[in-house]
Amino acid sequence: MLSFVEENYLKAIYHLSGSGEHEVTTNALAEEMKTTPASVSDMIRKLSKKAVVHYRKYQGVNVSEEGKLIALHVIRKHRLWEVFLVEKLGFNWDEVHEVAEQLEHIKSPLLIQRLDEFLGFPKYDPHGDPIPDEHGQFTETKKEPLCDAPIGTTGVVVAVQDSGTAFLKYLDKVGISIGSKIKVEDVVEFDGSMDITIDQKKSITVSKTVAENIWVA
Amino acid sequence: MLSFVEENYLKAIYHLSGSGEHEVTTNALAEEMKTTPASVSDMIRKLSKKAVVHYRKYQGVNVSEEGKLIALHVIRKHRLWEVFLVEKLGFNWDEVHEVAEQLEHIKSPLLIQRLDEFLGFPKYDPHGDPIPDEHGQFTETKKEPLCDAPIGTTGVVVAVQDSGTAFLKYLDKVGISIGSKIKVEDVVEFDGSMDITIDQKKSITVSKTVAENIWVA
DNA sequence: TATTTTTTTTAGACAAATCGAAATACTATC
DNA sequence: GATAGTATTTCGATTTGTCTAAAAAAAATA
Repeated sequence: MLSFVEENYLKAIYHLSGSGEHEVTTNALAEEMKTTPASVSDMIRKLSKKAVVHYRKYQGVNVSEEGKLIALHVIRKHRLWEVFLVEKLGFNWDEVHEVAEQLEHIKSPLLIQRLDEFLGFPKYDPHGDPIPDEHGQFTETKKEPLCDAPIGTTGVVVAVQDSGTAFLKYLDKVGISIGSKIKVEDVVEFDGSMDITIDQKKSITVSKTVAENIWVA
Repeated sequence: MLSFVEENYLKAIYHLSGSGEHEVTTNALAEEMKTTPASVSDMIRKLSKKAVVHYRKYQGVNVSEEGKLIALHVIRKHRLWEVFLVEKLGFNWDEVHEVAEQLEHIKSPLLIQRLDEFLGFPKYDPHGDPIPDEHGQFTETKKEPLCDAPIGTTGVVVAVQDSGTAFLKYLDKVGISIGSKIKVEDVVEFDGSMDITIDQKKSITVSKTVAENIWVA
């Protein structure tokens, strides 16, 4: 049984490794966890002994098969709770992350099974991210960052990259949410900012940074 | 901000002190928390330094005014989550305690406010225990243990003393739940066991121990 | 290739929560 | 009131997760 803290490390490694695709450096992990490289080094040693990560000194770390499943299970819980908070308790999508960070560590398989059922077996969380099933399986829809969409194309917002409060509040302000139809009217070559039309009504300009954090399909 | 563990100690002291009425001994607390008197002694010192308990060496411990409010707040969260688990997720009343023990430590005032609203501001949990409001206030209904009810009287089950799985499973088996009408038909003087009729239908005999754990009004 | 810089690891220390063993205080009994 | 017995506290020691400072390895640069 992993501790609260160990689960968070595992989740961060899974995330930074691109779902287990490549190794993660100690420094990157330290930054993500807001701690020191020394602490990370210690923790990796522990996780390695528990066989939930693969690790060779100085060579970076990645999740093992077992660790990947644990990480996906925590992510499943996190996203189900987010759906609950938004759909049932009326939370705004920018208010759910911190609370879900706590709720995701509750240990009760029955609870998650019943919650999933109560929510109608949702496939995506409020930010458009897929919810893994109890075996860690999920269907990734084809999607691309808005910044890669050529002029003239129209897409539907399916997810956001950054789930931070600031970014989500901005999206609320300009009227973009999951499901919004976005047409790329123009791209400014100088700074990569884009003129877009939202739901065939409102036209605005978004910075390249914003466009990089919106996924469309 | 109190830790998870400190909150549990405070809750146990509040409970064992009869809602703050009298002092609690170190040994009693150690038994309740399933730990050693040495650990309890250490923890009490810590809680005392944080001014959430009143403590004089060798003289027992009790919650302070501030500690009482914190304990009541944790109890509020515990009981609201129990209502959620039973009413919304279809848990049986004997399955909720352990999960609620975890959920009660989630820190988010907004979450509890919204949960309370979502549940329709319930006044009692699935075991009939009152749910304190955000100021620690609750209305205690007049009630007495079934074992004190004289022959011939009829009462309604309003709560249970023991919330353990074994006892609740027994009540399920014999058909007693919150709201059941119970008529005391006879009391066996030898061992205090009682012959009762449930909801004017089923007649059974319950031991004195069982009768002590059922509250009627 | 040698040297500097950066990254990573190790070593020692700390706070939180726990425990067993030993010391101390209270209480009951004679 | 002395003493035996119980309850309580104190004293290290341990585990988990963290940190700073120092050492070691890898990478970059000259």
